[in-house]
Amino acid sequence: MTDAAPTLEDVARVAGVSRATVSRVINGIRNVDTEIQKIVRAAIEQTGYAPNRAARSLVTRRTGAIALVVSGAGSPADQVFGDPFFGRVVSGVVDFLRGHRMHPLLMLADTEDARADVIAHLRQGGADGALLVSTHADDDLPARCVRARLPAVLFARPASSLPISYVDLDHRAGARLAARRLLEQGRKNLGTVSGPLGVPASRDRLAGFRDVAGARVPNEEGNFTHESGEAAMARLLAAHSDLDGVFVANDLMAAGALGVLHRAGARVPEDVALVGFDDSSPARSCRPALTTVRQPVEQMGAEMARLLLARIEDPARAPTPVIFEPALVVRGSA
Amino acid sequence: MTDAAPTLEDVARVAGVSRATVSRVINGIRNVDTEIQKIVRAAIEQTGYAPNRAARSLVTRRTGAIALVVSGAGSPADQVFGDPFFGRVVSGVVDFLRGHRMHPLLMLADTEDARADVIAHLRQGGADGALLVSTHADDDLPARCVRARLPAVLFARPASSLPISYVDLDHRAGARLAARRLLEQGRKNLGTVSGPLGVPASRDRLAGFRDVAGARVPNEEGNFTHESGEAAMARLLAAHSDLDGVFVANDLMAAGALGVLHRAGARVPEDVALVGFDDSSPARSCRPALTTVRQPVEQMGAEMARLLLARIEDPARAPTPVIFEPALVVRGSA
DNA sequence: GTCCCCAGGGAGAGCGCTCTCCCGTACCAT
DNA sequence: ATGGTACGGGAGAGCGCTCTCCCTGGGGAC
Repeated sequence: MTDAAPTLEDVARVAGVSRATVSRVINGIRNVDTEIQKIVRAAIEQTGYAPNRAARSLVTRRTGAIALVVSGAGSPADQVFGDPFFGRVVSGVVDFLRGHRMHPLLMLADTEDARADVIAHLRQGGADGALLVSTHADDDLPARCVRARLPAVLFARPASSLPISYVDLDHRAGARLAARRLLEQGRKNLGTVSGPLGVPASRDRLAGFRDVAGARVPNEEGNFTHESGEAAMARLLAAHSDLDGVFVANDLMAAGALGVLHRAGARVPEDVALVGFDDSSPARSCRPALTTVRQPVEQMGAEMARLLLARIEDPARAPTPVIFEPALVVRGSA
Repeated sequence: MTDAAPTLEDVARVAGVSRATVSRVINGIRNVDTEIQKIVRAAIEQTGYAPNRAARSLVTRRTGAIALVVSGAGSPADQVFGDPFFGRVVSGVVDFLRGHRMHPLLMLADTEDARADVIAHLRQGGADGALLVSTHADDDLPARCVRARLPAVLFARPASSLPISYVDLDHRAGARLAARRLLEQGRKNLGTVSGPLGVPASRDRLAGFRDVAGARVPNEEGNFTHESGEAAMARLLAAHSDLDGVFVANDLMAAGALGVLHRAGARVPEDVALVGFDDSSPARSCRPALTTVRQPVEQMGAEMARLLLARIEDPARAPTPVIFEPALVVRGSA
């Protein structure tokens, strides 16, 4: 037994056929005699043959990998991967891809260098396409993908219109659900903590909440982290001590808000009702558990992967947005 | 402008040199005249050339990707990627790899098919090596990697001895820190919630705790999820109502335990002191925040990547275990 | 019997790169 | 002048696969 890995040639020799025939058997194309198929499979078994992926890619121009890119300026790795929201996206993507024998390549695009690296990687055929999850509105990676004609699908509508597929949630409708819940619970003095207002989703959630709760409802801006939720809630409370209902634009911030309310001596939901957004794991583990607006993130991740694969299959495919519907999940906090 | 991507040949023609010279400029090897370098770079710029990764891989036998595998029987995607612990590992790995122009390929190995796929992928040269994070003790993937001579590094010591590098924590020492903290706080009636006892780390933590707290300290077994922490704490409380100090083997379960104690009317830390393990994000966002044993997971992830790259560089390299030291982080719960 | 067709299989041309040879030239010491 | 020795650069052989083209032979239609 030599050290070099067996090649098609070796298998062909053992089976007494040509390289082409072995290739046909492996890829299951054209009509190959059943008897010969058996012989070839036995030869593959015997030699321990494994097709060389690089060689195959070279001719098929497919790698079987797609880039899963977390994009946006300055998002440190620990913050991104620590976010349960991102975990859910990954989960949906992986679940879908595995059924198609493809795998995601994790890339962080938090600096200009890193973004250039992502584009280069795709142009070099390091992946067949990209799934982009932007953390900031001014991210230019989607536009660069479009310009370079690289197959890509976004999570969330791009800030400026772009011929590219994306999945998104009807954030505005979701926020309206939250507002209605608070009003139904008899809350009169409402407030809200929004996400960063540069992000369309944040603006939509704020707008939706105000659609129902009134345009002058006070808001404090956070950035979707636990800490920013605490800070924003503290500011809100300082300015409006009579608050009895708050909508916080994601669960992580809502968990932070919960702590601030508790320390301020306000009981939830008795004194202040709280509604979050996302229905991510912190919502379930909080005390009280959060009433929240569910976003089917896993499904959205899977759909994103589906759209990308379709686009890779047919490059002429027209860009499609897919919008998901939110749902209210009632738990203890409101 | 044609549709086909420019190749080395094209660049060479434009620059008026040979393919080999362009290759040298790109890879920065051997001495190429500065003037010619400039010309070549200009030609690259002009043609918009991007080297084809598959072609390069075919001859270098390197892909620039490594597999990041979450292994073990039946770990649904959402459970794995939702776990903040795994997010920290990923974060450390990504952070280290990016400095080396490598990227992790995310793979889930929760079924026999998926495990076979991982091995096949590696044997086909789809990745240069593997980082294995096992969720179960009886995972056979490490052994299969060793058998196939595939470069691999584990997170956590393998259940049975294997010639393979791994990173781990001194769990026993960590659990001793927890026990000492509880004793120092004057707690007399201790109990503990362990992880699944099939996992070496869980056994070590239990053993370490009992080293200090006494061999007969009651334990209830969980499986590291929030829910299992609730259930285990409830059992513990039912059997030992006089408990005043509890060590829970990870923060996620500790957060669950906290909720159970709260509902049982026990104040933390006044009535019952609680110490967690990991120092993951839930520890900070709990109310009260958890006193816990810190595991430098990001560093461990980075070290794992470092070991793997070293092994890939030098296949003859001897397997090395790297053990990290835990540290007590004091917060509100004990 | 002749013709045609088609299934089954081989030959061989690439895919785009790296890297080993090899050759020419300039520069040093002898 | 002569040998030695770098260094700069070209030629060309693969890396291992897919896929088109072509050849062969057997069977059906006429």
